[in-house]
Amino acid sequence: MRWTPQRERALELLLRAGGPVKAYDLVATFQPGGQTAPPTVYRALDALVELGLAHRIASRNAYVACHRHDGEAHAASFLFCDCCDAVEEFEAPVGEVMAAIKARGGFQLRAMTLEAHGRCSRCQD
Amino acid sequence: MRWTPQRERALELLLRAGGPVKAYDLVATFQPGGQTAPPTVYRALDALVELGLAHRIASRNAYVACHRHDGEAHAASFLFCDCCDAVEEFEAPVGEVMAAIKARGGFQLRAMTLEAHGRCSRCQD
DNA sequence: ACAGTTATGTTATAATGTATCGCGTCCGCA
DNA sequence: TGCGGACGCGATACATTATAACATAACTGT
Repeated sequence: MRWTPQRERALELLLRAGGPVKAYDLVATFQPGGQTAPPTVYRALDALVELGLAHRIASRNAYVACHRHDGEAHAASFLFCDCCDAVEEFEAPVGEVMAAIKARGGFQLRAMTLEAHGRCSRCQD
Repeated sequence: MRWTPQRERALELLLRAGGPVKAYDLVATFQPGGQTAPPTVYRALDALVELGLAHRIASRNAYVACHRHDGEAHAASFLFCDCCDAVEEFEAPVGEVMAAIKARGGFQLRAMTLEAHGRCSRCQD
């Protein structure tokens, strides 16, 4: 797995956004002057996810830079407000869950995503 | 929220499948003799999810009937094999996680989905 | 009956994601 | 240093997934 300008560019855009970004937003902004084909962006994003530098937020069709830099496998956990579309990352205590998966045997865990949906404090009217 | 033939039909198909089903598979099989427009199916599925009778598996663009019939809010948890595409539902111990969300305050939890990716026992070669 | 809400049908289109093929580039190795 | 294989990128076309918008129908409470 190599480190390339495309991947650096994708990561740069994710970091600058500071939150979830849709693939086609990246497609639009990837090249300052022109158009980039979707496969280019998707490949870069897939690589970042593979490298552990970003997460895919499946329920939003979006990507976000990973805020942890220790390279350790961890659960990406998010709180979604179904009302105002806010997304907040948080550190979920998934020790029990990991233990349960290990205990059931036969499954080699690679990555875990936790998505909690509800209402943020501002939307509880 | 009413109980309607469309929603019953959708749930019936999900239950019969016994596993994740894609929306457009339902579109194809919804009406035995003819064609159903996508919005009809998506609306029925959205309603089932809203009613807690089904879950959406975001990372697979699929839906699955909820196997719990107590109507209690719970975490839908799945193990995905990235190699052979098998999906297994399991009961994740998310007590700690729920507690952590409650402890941080200001977020009213409605539903939680946990997706674990890795390799199933058959694919560890 | 009436008014308001909820559900459905229909058409078209938007948004998201991939297959494929060809070419270039990098890397290890003899 | 030349070769071979793996990896990465560009480009085109296409497949898949999901929704907007609008009109009509059905249910619900009063």
